[in-house]
Amino acid sequence: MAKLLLVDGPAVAYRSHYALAKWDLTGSSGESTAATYGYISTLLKLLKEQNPEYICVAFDTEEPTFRHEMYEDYKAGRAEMPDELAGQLEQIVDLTEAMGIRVVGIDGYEADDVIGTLAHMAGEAGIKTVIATGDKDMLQLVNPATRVIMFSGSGRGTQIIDEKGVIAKYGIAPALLPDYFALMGDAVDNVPGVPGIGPKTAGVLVKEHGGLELIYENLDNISAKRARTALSENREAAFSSRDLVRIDREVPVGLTLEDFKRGVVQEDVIKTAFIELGFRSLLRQICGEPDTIEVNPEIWQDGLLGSSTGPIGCDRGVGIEVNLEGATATTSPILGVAVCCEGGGEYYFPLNHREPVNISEESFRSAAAGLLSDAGAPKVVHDAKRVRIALERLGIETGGIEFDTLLAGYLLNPGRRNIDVIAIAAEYLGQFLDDGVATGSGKSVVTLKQASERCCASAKISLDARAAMEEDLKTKGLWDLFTGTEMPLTVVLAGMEVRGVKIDRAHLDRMSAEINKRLAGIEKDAFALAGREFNLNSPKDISQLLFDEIGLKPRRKTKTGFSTDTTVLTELSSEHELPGKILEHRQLAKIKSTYVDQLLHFADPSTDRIHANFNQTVTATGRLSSSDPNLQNIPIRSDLGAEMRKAFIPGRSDWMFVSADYSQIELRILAHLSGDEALTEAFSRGDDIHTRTACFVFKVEPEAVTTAMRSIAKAVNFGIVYGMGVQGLARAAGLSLEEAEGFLAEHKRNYPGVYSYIDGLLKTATENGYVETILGRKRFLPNLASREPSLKSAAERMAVNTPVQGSAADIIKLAMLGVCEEIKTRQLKGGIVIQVHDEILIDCPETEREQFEEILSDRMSNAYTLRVPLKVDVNSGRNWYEAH
DNA sequence: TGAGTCACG
DNA sequence: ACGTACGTGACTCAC
Repeated sequence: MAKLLLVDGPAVAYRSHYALAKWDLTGSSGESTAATYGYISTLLKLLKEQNPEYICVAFDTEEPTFRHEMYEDYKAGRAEMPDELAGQLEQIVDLTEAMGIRVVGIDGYEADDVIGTLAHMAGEAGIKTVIATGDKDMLQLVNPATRVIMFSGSGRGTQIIDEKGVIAKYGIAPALLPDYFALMGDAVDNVPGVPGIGPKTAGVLVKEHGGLELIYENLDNISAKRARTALSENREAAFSSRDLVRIDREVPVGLTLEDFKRGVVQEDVIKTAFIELGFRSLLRQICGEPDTIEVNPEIWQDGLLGSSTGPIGCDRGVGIEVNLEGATATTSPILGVAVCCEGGGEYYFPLNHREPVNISEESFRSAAAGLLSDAGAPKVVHDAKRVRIALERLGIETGGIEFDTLLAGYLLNPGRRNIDVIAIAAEYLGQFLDDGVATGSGKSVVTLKQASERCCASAKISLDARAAMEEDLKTKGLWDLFTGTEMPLTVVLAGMEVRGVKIDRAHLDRMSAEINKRLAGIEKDAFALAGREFNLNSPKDISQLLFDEIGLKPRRKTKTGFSTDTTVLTELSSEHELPGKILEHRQLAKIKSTYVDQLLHFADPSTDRIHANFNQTVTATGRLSSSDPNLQNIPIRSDLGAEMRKAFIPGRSDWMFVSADYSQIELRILAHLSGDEALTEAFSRGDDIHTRTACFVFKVEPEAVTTAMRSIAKAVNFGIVYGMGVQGLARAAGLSLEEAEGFLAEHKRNYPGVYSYIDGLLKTATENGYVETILGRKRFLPNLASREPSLKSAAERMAVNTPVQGSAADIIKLAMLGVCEEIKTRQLKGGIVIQVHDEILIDCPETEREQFEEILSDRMSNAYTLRVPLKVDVNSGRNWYEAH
């Protein structure tokens, strides 16, 4: 029997848009392609599974429908279709037609009605129908010849529902569903229904009596009083709701079934479009080549086999994944390791599962260490740093990791969040997988078999995605950055995390006690001043106290109330004693909870070392970030900050810290990028750049520059790097608007090259849709083309700042590689323990101190040749404060 | 989970 | 009229 597939176009498009939005899929010019990708991919899947002779995709049109005429509030209150999705609709329709599929949209009717009509036509012609939709209302069309493929809510799953299925789900025959839904009403479509009647009552009524007519005929026999009253008072609403819900089966489509025969795929059209959109894997699918991820269902046995039949080998690519119980590579239990060989052979080595099936680390090593440590065997992983660290804990120094799909995904779009293997599989392999295919943190409620399958699937995804990602990196000019800097850096970062940095527990304990004492004192004073107790941690409470009760004048508003931040409280402290106490309390509380307690919590109890994360794939500019705990924002500016830094100490009693930081690296980069003469000269001469700028804007000799003048000049200099406006400068430097304007004008006169550079940068950036750093790192800024002024100027500031901040990140990354290279050749024991954007901290034996001072100075200042020198300050000491 | 606040470069 | 520069992470409160 022939088959007709009817696809609810809007439903598929909407669902794809929302399901894939988080993956941030974009085409070659940065436009969102999520909805199109998901739609096409769904369509292909349906074609493959259903293989229908006839097919139609129905869409709504923009005209109001008969339902709107009938009931003006129909679908009122429903949010407009998101712009991103609306912008893809035309393309979706065109691609559908190019795939040889008829698209139908009839003015005055919804896609549902077109589908209802065609299903009806097919039934008359003795043809089976399958309807793909996410709308439960469509279930009314189900009959012996018509089934519905229902997309379930959040997950990727679908269910096929036939008559039995409808009855199982609602206890009601499909034909009576409109009556049932009419009674219930529908908030989404704004179908009124009968107020007070929900799914339960509606179900009982329809089951007992049948349709609306019969229910109203038997109104007197309805025992529940509330339902009876509700029904009799809303008779009209009930019937008109049914008219809204009921799908029209007699739409004048003006076509016959033969018009829906699958047509010829216009391969050239599809090819051009898919390449433009970046749909590589879909292209393969549509040309008839199946593209599936096959996970060996017996993988678990393979694991045992692999461990008992001697070393595994592979003469092609190898995908590796480690299954960690938690998120921390340095400490989370390693549940198992998956190894996937190109061309066949998947192994899962269970090491720490709860089930009594684990193999010993020794057996694992004898089976896998040879292959994993062989630098000649090319490997692909997702998150090389994590895999390196975990395998190192198992006694394996991994060799030959050539490709990291996480890192590749990051470089291809550093603005993007959540680059997990699921996203990689979707984007590069056309595979939509359950959330369960986890890289690191497996959910606890998975069976061993599932865990091993997922881990292997992850290894295989990386392996399979490599070729396409590599091509992308090369096309976008990111290949050198990837292979020359970012991939090697995974080794350096893994080393830092494994080594960790030691803290002085006793020092922190003392600080904690001291701070507690002072907090208690301040609290007492504050309560006395306030005349009552209040929550010193609650901005809301503080606002009420200061502004409502004491009557101080609020300075600024936030979204939810009056601001109580440092600036405000500092101003207020001249009028009342309390704000000062609150400020003091805030500072102490912050230091204690965020730093003192946090560091103690993260320190390994047996070594007193902190193994923080240094994330390589988080920032939009290319910087590293640090977390759990964040070691890049340890206080330094206040006295208490100094105490904090003293808590960071070398790993052994005869070791030292050596620290080196770049002086004014961002402004030097600005000089390099812009080629501005005055700026370049100033740096080449070794001038203090802020003093130099002060000379310009205040028109005085260097000797006459005061501290205040220099600090204003400093704000101006930094402001440029941040893409500042006049207001920004005024605020940052505490100037009036006129003063700020004056300084800015003077700055512009003296550093004209900077401004012409920015002009040119913004022009090309807007044309390209991205900006780049000295190593070719790219950041995409689609909002440069926005019509919304605030979005546009925000994007412009990012465009100005990113090449500067990102190039600094490039340079310090090169420096870290250089330092580690030197460590290796000289076989030194010391190593990098912390990086803070322009600073590298080394922990080393005292005997290596001089060597490291020289290495840092040399490798950092020569990391990259700019048209101005890179100045580096080096210091050493017995703690981080001393070394700074 | 988001907002407010604050630590760093 | 606007609560203001770029890039992060983490705590606390309140919903």
